[in-house]
Amino acid sequence: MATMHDVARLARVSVSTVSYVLTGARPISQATRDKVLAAMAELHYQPNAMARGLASRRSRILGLLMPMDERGLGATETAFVTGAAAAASAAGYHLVLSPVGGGDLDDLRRLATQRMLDGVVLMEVQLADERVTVLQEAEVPLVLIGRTGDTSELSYVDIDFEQTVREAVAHLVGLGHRRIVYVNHSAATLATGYGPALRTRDAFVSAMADHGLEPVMIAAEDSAAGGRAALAAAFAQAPELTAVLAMNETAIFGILGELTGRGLSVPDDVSLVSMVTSPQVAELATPALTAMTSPGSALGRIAIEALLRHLDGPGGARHQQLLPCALEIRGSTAAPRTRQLMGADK
Amino acid sequence: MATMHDVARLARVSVSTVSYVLTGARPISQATRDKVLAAMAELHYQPNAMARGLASRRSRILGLLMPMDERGLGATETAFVTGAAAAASAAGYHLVLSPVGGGDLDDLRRLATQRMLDGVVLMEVQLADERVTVLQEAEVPLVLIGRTGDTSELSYVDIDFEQTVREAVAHLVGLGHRRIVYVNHSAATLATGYGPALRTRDAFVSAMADHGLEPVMIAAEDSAAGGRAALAAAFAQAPELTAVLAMNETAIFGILGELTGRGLSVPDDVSLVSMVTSPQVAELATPALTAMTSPGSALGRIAIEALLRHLDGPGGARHQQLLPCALEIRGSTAAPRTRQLMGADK
DNA sequence: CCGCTTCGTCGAAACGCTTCGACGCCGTTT
DNA sequence: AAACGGCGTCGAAGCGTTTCGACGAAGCGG
Repeated sequence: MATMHDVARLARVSVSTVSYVLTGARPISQATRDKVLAAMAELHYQPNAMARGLASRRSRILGLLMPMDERGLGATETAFVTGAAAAASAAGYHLVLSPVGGGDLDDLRRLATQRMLDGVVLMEVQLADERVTVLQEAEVPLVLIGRTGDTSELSYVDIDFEQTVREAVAHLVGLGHRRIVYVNHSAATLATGYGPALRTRDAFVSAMADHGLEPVMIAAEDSAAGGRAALAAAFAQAPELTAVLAMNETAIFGILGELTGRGLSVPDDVSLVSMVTSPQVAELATPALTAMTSPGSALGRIAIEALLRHLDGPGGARHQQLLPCALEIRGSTAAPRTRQLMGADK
Repeated sequence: MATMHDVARLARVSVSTVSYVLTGARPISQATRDKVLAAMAELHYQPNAMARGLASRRSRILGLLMPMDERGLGATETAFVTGAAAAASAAGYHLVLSPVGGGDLDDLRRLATQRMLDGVVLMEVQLADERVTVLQEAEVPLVLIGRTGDTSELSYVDIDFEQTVREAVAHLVGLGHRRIVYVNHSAATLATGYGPALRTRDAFVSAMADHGLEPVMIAAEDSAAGGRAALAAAFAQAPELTAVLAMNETAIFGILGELTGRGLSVPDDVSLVSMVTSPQVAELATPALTAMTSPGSALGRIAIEALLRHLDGPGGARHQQLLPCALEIRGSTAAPRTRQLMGADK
């Protein structure tokens, strides 16, 4: 593998000149530049990332830390990743994903502290997230997807759950629904302080209150069976329900199955809205789900751009931004049957 | 950030001694080792990955290259990744995922050629895959998941599609099915030389032939709508079909929906087997799908282990291995109704 | 009791790059 | 005409490790 030395010799210039051609840190005459570029091409020169990183103290690598649980990446997360990768690539950075689970905090510390990553985007942040602490201690530039409980010090990009829930509820209420059940993630997930679950819960309560309606909420395990159980619980608590709003992308298939099993039709008997869902998943269901589509790739791009700004200007300007999900109406919502509308009107 | 120099000074030994304590490349007395370790702990010393990489010419980083299309990672791929990450971590390597799309071959070349990665696992390999060529030219140790057309030179781990299809067909035939339709990926995907699609196709033909049955195959777009269309096509070609074998994890939801829409019951009217599917996805459907479960995490582990063996012994021993999927019977398969069994028996 | 390994340690030279200070040259300014 | 300032280039000093040759101190057989 050719080194800068070889290039310099072939082009009859000094090593530093070659470096300046590459980095543009100092002006180089056109004639010299051409000689150098020709030499590089001839030797198939490729800079050695390690050496460059050691000398310049920056790796030009950004890390995207995602916990990989067995349920996999949905299309939402994938869009996020591709958006981030594109933005990083455009800025001349590489983006690497690191599947750090919750357990290996030491692994994370090692990664962060070895100066291999110029900066980090952290996904799936919990309200109290130890990983944030570890990374802050390592003094790695950091942008969160999601928020911790105390958001004051950190940069983050997140979904505007308030707004998203409000819009979803407004859609259903606008259709005439009065008795709406919200199916959230599991109680265990709520207990761990999973932000989206908590924020949507609160948002649902307040959105319903705005319409003068009473909120009904059910926690569901992240599985089809969990969805079925949740629907059963929902009918027990609110037998006259006409609409379900589901945060739990996995459970929703169970809900749908159980509904059909009970001989109820979607959307005629019960309307269904899925939150923070990708079009691809929404289309899987029959009927296709009306859903709040998450701004996946925009989220990724914005996060990376914020991170890059951190690297350049250390002038600790935090970037905090919320993006709403867009309502996409498909086949799973409609006006409730008159009988039930009457009941709600009483 | 403390350097080895600081540690050496504090422990009153030379820099090289500190290095030997860390790497174990030469024997060090217990007394000295203790002094050094104490000094490291006191200074919170962490070796600088770049410097280490530069000097030793190995980064201790393995790359997992996965094309990220918009459809996301299924639970299968995720299991694969976590298996690989665990194996790498156990060997003291980091595993990074790089979302290199098909397009950015240059990006890939840069990554490979900059000596940032000690070795690479390549996922979703096509029968003729340019990425393989690029990586071979860069002389990066390489293990494939999947196979190219010419497998002679390379190490790979892949699913044993032959065996998997045979087992799936045997299951259906054992239940009494005679008219079985195979729903593959789209014609476009087949045309790009996507190995799994091609191999399962051939395997299906031969497995059916072994039972003296006639194979019927349909290509379906990777979407629910594609699944619906495929089922319609299937009934057109084989009105008396009693079972569907689907390679297309996305389309299968459409198939299921269309079946229900036609008033047909699964599994009583039509049995459904999903190929290379994770339990999580199989459980989403109603009824839960009988499926061939892929050996996700084992695949990942084996791939990494093979790669590590390449790094140590350059004695170019190729590792080539196929793993079958396991049949997991759930609610979507049953014996065909007698009427149809009779028809097939005629 | 002498020469020979073996063990534990040291110093110094890489590794391939960036970056800083210096310097010569040429066109301006006063 | 002398002083000045930019521009383009060079040389050398790092960056924080690993690794190699060397060397003193033990330990050993003869």
